[in-house]
Amino acid sequence: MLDPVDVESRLTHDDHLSVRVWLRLLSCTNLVETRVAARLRDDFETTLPRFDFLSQLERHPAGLRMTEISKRMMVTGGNVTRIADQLLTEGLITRSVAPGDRRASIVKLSAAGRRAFAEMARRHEDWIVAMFAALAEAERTQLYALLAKLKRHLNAAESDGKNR
Amino acid sequence: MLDPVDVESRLTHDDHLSVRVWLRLLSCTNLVETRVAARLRDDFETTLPRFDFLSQLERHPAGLRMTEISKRMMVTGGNVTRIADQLLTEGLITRSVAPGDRRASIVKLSAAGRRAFAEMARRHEDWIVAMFAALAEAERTQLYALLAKLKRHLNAAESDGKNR
DNA sequence: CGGATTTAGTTTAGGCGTAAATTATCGAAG
DNA sequence: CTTCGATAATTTACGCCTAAACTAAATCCG
Repeated sequence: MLDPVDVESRLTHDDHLSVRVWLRLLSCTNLVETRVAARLRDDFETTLPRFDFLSQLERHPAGLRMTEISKRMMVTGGNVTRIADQLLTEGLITRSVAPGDRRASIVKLSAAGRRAFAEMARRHEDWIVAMFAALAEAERTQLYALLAKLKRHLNAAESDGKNR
Repeated sequence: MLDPVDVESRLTHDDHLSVRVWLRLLSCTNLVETRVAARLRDDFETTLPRFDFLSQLERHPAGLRMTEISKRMMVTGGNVTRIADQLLTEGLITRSVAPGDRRASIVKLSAAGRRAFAEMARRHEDWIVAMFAALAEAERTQLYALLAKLKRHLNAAESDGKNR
């Protein structure tokens, strides 16, 4: 309880630097994610996936198809169906059949959804800014660039016939 | 399907840099985590939490209590109970009552567990090294340092009476 | 000693994640 | 126009995660 022991303790002294970086990346993400989730729950009685879903719609006032949402949220389709059902019940979104394709539906933010999201987004930004305040602007920029490089590589490896 | 659209698309052009960094951090972590999970499943028919559990034990040949494992894995106690049950059934770990405290149990790697883990760890390291190959050694070091700073701050904020 | 509190671990209910099977529709090719 | 493969979405089964309620043992303290 006293020492901050965590997943990084998986390390052995001679582990490769890449493994160390990875575990630290994982720790940081978990820490931030857990805190954001707790606040969304306490302050808004919602969850991260629901917040994420709404924020995707906010970005696209013309609406999105389920498939587009699942790609943007980086989750499989089943989740999107379930979350959409909840948000629909809560009246935060609307759903309509896509013109010209009866298989697809177009999901949009409702007026209530837009209002609810605006408030959450404001608070969310404050939380994130506070959590990243440890880093100076230049450091955040640096981190942003390093992660961009990593991400580009990861996405490239994905496309490349999934080299083993 | 063509453009790599993902959670970062949650962004609005004028979002704060911190939010951008956070979403990119999340993307990267998810990408790596998903790939590692897929390989653990395909090659070893296991999962990330089980792998993590074993690796904690590897680090501590004298054994760990359930509570210690849950702290190190950064998950709540209930999970540890369940995963320990599985690993016990699979014969990869052993459990004994803690000397001097009949509430606690000491979990250790079995010989089979040690063998199984060694093989997985070897492969795991290869995967991670390949995934982080986009970054030069100096860049990995830089990333490691930036994340250290962030992590320190996050853990400090946690201890500090959880400021809202 | 004996009751109150704390701690170790388990259990339960419920959310989110996946993969795989299923249904409905689309679009193309015979 | 009909059949066949691809695509949109849903459903199912199952794993991990949390929070909260619970049991049992340890510890604190009057």
